[in-house]
Amino acid sequence: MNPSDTKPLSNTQRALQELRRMIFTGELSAGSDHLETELADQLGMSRTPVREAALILDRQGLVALRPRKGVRILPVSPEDMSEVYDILTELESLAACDAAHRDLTETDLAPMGDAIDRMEDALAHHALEDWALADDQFHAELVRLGGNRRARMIVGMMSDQVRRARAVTLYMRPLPTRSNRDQSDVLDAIRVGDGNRAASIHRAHRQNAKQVIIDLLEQHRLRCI
Amino acid sequence: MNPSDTKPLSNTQRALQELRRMIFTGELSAGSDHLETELADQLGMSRTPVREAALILDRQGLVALRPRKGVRILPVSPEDMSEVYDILTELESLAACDAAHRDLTETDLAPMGDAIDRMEDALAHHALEDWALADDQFHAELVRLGGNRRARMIVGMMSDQVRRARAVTLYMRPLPTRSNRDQSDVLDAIRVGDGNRAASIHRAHRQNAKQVIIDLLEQHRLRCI
DNA sequence: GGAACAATTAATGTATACATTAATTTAGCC
DNA sequence: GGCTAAATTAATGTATACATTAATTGTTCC
Repeated sequence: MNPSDTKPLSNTQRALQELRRMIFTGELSAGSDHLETELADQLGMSRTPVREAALILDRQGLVALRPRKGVRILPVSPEDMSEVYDILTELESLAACDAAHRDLTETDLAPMGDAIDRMEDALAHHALEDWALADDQFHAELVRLGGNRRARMIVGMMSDQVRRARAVTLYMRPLPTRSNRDQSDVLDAIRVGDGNRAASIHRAHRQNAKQVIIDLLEQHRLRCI
Repeated sequence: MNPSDTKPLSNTQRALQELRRMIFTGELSAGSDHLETELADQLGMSRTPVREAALILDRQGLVALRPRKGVRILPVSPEDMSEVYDILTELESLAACDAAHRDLTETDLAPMGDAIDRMEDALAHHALEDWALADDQFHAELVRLGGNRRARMIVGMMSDQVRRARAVTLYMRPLPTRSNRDQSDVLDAIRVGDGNRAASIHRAHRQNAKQVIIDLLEQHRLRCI
């Protein structure tokens, strides 16, 4: 009845959330195997919802269900990250272009502006985790403004993998100041309706980010997490 | 032991295949609702594998699992088709570009050449279903040659929806002769390693195909199937 | 007669039980 | 002693049973 009285979400959804979280935090480390029964115990539910969640994560490419071996938390190699970034580059650039052509109001654009402000704020205070969260918000807003719901879903899936790689590399790389300028420019281009410019700036931005993270992963022989 | 002795695939996989087929053929028509129990009976298995398959199809956007209403076979509106084609355009163009840069051998390229031959053959005989199958082969080959496994999976998902729209419109539109020339040109560009040309021809091809199919769907007020 | 509330129904969401099968270990034979 | 084969184990894949809950129908009261 009261507004905070959120409807209790299903165990399958909880399992999905929890497993994702455990993968991102490294609580379930890359390359490790886990029996469905064990995970069910840890999450305090039966195998059924855990298995349903695992099936979805399998399709998403975060884990592999291997008969008799359990669910394996897949490592993310530099090659994997390359695939993920290439897809993000294409679909987010499309979104940037679409967003520019949609005659969005300032109200529509406000959350993206907010994300950029938060990124600058975080950078000024060297608060990298905050920066990462704001960066996520920016990318989420971009595909939301693009208006292609399927692209948004796909980008969401791919972003999960970026999040894992970023968790490892966040403190290894130079401050992402260039990143902020790029994203500010993308917002400007969207605001004035210049789709080609928005797309091409964003494309260059993602291609640059891809190179940075892949170099880091390769230098350190890292596979997430 | 003998080569035809294919390992019996799981019921979940069978359910996936069957449900997909039933959706494409219209045996399960767009907008219709179906109880998990009924589907399980029809497929001769229990609810569990049917439900697992339905969860996957739900994620893919082919059906919606609605509590107490059953699984709804989602109609595909012109807007949906627009989303799907935009994603295919981006990811397949990326694949065309990547394929051109990979120094593929003629052996690698043979299946794509074969697909083009089969399309021309089918066109000459006005065998539209054969043409559609060969067209599918061409697109499957394209993303295979691109080498991005995630992109291949996503394109596969999106192609399922195109297949539904095509089933409705196949006999309504002019013979796709232009299509064949485009695809031949894409193969040539890949062969000579001209990534930009391969991508831009394919992009134009998909954008054109999108307009054709969307116009047809709108003219006839169609929602698949 | 209509509206509200209660009881019943029916479908999912979840737990559990069972069957199947790959892996491992042990026993027997060479 | 080592290798092969059988038996056991253990984990998934699947079926089924059960609990939960939304919808529907019937009943009662105004």
